[in-house]
Amino acid sequence: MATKLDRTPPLLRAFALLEHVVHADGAVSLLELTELAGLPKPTVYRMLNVLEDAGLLQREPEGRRVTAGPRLARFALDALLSEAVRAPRHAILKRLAEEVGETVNLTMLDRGEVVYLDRVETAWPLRMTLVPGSRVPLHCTASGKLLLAMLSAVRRKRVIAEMTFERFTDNTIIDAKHLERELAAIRKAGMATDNEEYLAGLVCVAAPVTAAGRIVACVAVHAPVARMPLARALLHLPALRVAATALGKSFEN
Amino acid sequence: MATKLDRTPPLLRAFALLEHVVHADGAVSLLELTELAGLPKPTVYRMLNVLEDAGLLQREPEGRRVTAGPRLARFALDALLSEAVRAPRHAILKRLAEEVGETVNLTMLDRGEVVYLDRVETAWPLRMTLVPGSRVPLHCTASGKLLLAMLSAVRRKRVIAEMTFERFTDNTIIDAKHLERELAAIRKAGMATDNEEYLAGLVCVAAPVTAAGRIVACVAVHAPVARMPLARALLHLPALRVAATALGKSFEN
DNA sequence: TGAAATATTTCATTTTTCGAGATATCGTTA
DNA sequence: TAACGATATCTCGAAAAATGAAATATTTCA
Repeated sequence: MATKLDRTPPLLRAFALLEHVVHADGAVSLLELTELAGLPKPTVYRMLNVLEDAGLLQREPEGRRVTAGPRLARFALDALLSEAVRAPRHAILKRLAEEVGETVNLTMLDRGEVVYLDRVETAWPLRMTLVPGSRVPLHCTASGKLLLAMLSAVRRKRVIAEMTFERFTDNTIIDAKHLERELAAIRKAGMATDNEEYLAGLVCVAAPVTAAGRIVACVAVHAPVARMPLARALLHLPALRVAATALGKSFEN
Repeated sequence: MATKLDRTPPLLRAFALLEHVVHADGAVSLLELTELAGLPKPTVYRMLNVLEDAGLLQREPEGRRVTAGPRLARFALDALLSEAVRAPRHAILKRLAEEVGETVNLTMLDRGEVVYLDRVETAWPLRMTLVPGSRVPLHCTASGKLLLAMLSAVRRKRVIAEMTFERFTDNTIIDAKHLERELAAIRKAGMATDNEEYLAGLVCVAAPVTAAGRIVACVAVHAPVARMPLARALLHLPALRVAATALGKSFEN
């Protein structure tokens, strides 16, 4: 968890510092934070003062180390409560993961990339190892191709025009023409696969999530090809579709 | 709580935006945020993108509105579990534990499970399988059933629809119909019990913690049935309620 | 008392933000 | 399908803020 803040956008540096403080569970000294953050002492020093003035951090009685402040506590409570709204969605994924016995995830299209909304891993049920905000390319993932296929022709053209077809494996689709053909097939099938196109040895099957008549997201299962060859993965399609329907409902209202 | 960010140090603006997002009920649009924050549109726009790239915020699939993201959820839990944030509540719990002479704990709902924020044991040193942060199911615990009972009908239905009723003991409730009946009774009573439904030989009584008019958490006492039969456990309800009130206030401040 | 560790201040430089206005896009209605 | 209003996104020069090396002050502890 030694996230250096060097490369963090300045806007987020203050927040990242807070993350370090709460993650440390207990009081932290300026020097420790300096090290954790990988920033020069005066920089951290100034930030701490600002955060303290704002009530986000508190100094320990002895004055040296800092801990979470009242405003931070309040914020955390609000955040957790607001997150609870999403519990049903997560539960749907969890049940799907149990049923198919493999990792499942929920994705959407955002600014020309696939972004992970949520994910449930079966191997490690209680910990979400989803790298926060992780994004994957469109052209080499089941979700990406499916989301792309379901766009209107106009938008699809626009997105494809902006794409760079980076090659990840031997199976990666690396030109627009080939991709268009694939997308047509996907539209016809109403689902998409990733046959080791992004990571060698990993296959994936994705089904569309519809809300209010539009494809808004995508639910997918993936696994090592050794454990789940594509043919077997396809058998999970019915379960995926059931979950997709439930998820779609959860997005309406 | 409509803090204008005009006068906020730039370092904290991003954080203040996050505060607005989690404090709002549900997803927020760019325009709403612009208004809440009192900042020009392009400014908020840029900040949202940075926050989203960082995984702190997420776009809602249907539109362009924004809610808390996975990294923020994780941060919130870390914060609530951090020493300094727990302290004020911990004192209240400790007093309660001394009064009733049994183990007490404070829980919240997170991702469709009960998560322990804190616990105080009187009889035995902290030899716990249930440290703060650990999770237990909803359908077989006093806290879980209480938190579930207090959800809005819509959300409750959704959560229940996706639940898997794992059986832990002979008394575990294992079907939705039965659970619904129990939840109705719980709502009427304003409290819930666990009559050896999770661990054989262990009973529990839970009362709701209300802050700013909503149920935010749950305080409970539990003990071996041999030492404290359910009838006796119920006698602790008044003490639980007093503690619950104090806890609620401590969340508001 | 002195030395080591830690905290704070200074200040010229660099980076980042700022925000008005222009433009693009979306969803809807004629 | 066309056109409209609402909303989102981009552009760019000016202004503000953060930066961090080095110097200085304070605390801690032997």
